[in-house]
Amino acid sequence: MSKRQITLADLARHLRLSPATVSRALKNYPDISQDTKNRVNALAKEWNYRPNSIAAGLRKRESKIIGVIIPEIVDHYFSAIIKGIMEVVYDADYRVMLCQSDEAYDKEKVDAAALLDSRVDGLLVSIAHTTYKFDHFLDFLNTGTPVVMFDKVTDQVPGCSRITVDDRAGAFTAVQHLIDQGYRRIAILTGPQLAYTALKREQGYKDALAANNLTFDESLMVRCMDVTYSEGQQYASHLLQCPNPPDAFFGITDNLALGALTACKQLGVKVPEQVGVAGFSNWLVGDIVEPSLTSVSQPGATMGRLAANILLEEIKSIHQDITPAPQYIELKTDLVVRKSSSRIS
Amino acid sequence: MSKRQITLADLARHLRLSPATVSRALKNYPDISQDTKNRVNALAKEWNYRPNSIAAGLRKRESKIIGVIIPEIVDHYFSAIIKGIMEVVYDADYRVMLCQSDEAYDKEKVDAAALLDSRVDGLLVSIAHTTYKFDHFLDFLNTGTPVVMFDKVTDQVPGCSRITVDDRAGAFTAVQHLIDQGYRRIAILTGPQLAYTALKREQGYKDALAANNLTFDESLMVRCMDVTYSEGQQYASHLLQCPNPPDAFFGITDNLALGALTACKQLGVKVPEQVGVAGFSNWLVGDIVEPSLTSVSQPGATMGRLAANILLEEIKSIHQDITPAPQYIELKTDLVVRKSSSRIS
DNA sequence: GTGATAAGCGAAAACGTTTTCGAAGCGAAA
DNA sequence: TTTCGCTTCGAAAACGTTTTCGCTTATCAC
Repeated sequence: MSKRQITLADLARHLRLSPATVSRALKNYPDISQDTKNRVNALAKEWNYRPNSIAAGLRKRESKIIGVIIPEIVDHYFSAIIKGIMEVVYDADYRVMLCQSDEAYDKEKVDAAALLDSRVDGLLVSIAHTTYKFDHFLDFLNTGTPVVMFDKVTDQVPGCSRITVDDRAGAFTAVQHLIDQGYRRIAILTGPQLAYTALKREQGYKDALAANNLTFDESLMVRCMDVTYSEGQQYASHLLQCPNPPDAFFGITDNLALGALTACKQLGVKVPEQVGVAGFSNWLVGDIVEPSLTSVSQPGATMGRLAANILLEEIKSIHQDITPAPQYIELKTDLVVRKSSSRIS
Repeated sequence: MSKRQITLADLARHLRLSPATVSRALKNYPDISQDTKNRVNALAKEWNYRPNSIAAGLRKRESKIIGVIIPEIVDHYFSAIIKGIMEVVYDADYRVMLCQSDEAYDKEKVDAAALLDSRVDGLLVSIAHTTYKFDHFLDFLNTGTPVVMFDKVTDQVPGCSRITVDDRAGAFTAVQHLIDQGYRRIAILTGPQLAYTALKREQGYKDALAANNLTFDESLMVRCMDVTYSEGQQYASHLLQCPNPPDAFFGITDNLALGALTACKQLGVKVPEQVGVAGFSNWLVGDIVEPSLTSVSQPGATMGRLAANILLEEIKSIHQDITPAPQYIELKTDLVVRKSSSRIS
């Protein structure tokens, strides 16, 4: 049933030309007569010739594919990044091969190997938070395949560009905003210690406290292992019922902040009057929930576009046999102030 | 800089074997001695040999890639579907090449062509709502590449499997539920007329009314062109301030239903006491919002897994030179009842 | 000693391009 | 006439696998 596709040789035979000439005619090479080009193009169109990019890829030693590995696809932020990536990558006539690590090191490793075997021309990756070794990325660089990391990055892979969001500054402004609104005992709902972004947001939190001469209270910092909505709810609820409860919550994720928000509502604590809440990510949800959630917005699509552009640049460099200098870029965040933290009008 | 990867020939040379033998040893063919296999595997591991799947693909005339085209990736439902697809596809040792049509026919067409040129072994597609011609899918079938459509499908492509959600039944049960809860003037916030799913959900709405001897009131049906949250809010707000306002809203999308929910809150209308609200999709948000939103849940990941499994089956069939019989599957939805419609305890 | 069988391996073609090198033809300059 | 240069094209080698076919050699039955 699988009828063979038309090949260059088929066209060549029928036109009494060589495959080489047909190839060059289709690619509009200068040393083919216009007449021949016309004949070739006409027949190619009539027979609906489609070039086999696998064969071309083998010969040219490039696949025109870039690999993308992300921890989780069902996520507003990551899918926005992917969208950004696809925008620029497709304009440059590359395709995207997508993998999802599920935050698991092992999966990430086999995905990377599979992409390498597919001879992708470059890799865009946001690393899983369980990843502790990075050899699988070195394999790319060793074979001249550039790697650009975005969002969840590491400095353990020398020579590889990184593009992140300034998590520390984002957290800082959010907490500073809470302080400006008069909140003083600000709790932080954070994530597992090995998550890079979690640590940076914690740092922003601590820096903001220090900048305002507030002492860091260990008991106001709780680590949520899965960073889920219900975790946020439980821990916030617990904190609120302690003897010396916090008067604000900073969730390093909107999930956690939203959990804190409902915990407040369930306990009859008024937001923002008694307790303020701020999150991180600026989901669509933040605008819908009541009271609406103050949150740090991260530029997902922008990050995706930027990462893709850098990768394409690096691919181009390598084609010209020059090793690209790695770029380290930090994107600014925006604090979107909404009701959950607006005590002062 | 781009150091060449190790090839079969490299291994063969060093082991004084032929590439053929090395290939067979690595693939564990029976007519290679165990001793040779051991030597080959040892060297392959030592030299970190990685098979070039482009070359293999060319020779075997298969890419081990399946193409996926969706209208929009930044969407909870679609990204869940993709996740489901990737689960089964990667277990079967295929990769996923992802495209996004942006709901545009032209983009869909070039994406399809690009995937065909990449010689994907199969195509999974959810068609854009502006697509009115389907020749670009016929190109796949004509070359023996199976196509499976999911969610947004068409019957204009003969021989291609379809897997959808029973939108009509889903809407029916949601509206029936509202009626059971005592609501009588049920408004529907629906989408553009050319959206297939919108029409089917409208039908479910009408059927439910008819089944309960309620007359369909044209004025209670509003078409939202972009199906956004704010559209839902505006139209619901407008309806509520009409002389004979509805006592319930059925949004064919959670976005619209959530908009209706806030419209009610803004106007001081009590939900669910005075007005009931139900949506469609069962986002995570529905559980967080206050009151929580009753919604029809669509099995995104299940649909993805199913579509992928069917496609893989069809690929297998074609390998055995038998044309697979197209399958038409409709998945059931689940009504998740929450507070926004629970008037009767 | 002959023939059959099987185990283990290699030669070479094939997959469909692209690219290097050069050749043929032709007109023009010398 | 030779030489040079230009245009236009072809032969053939790559790219790295897989697969077909067949060749050894050894073993075994007769």
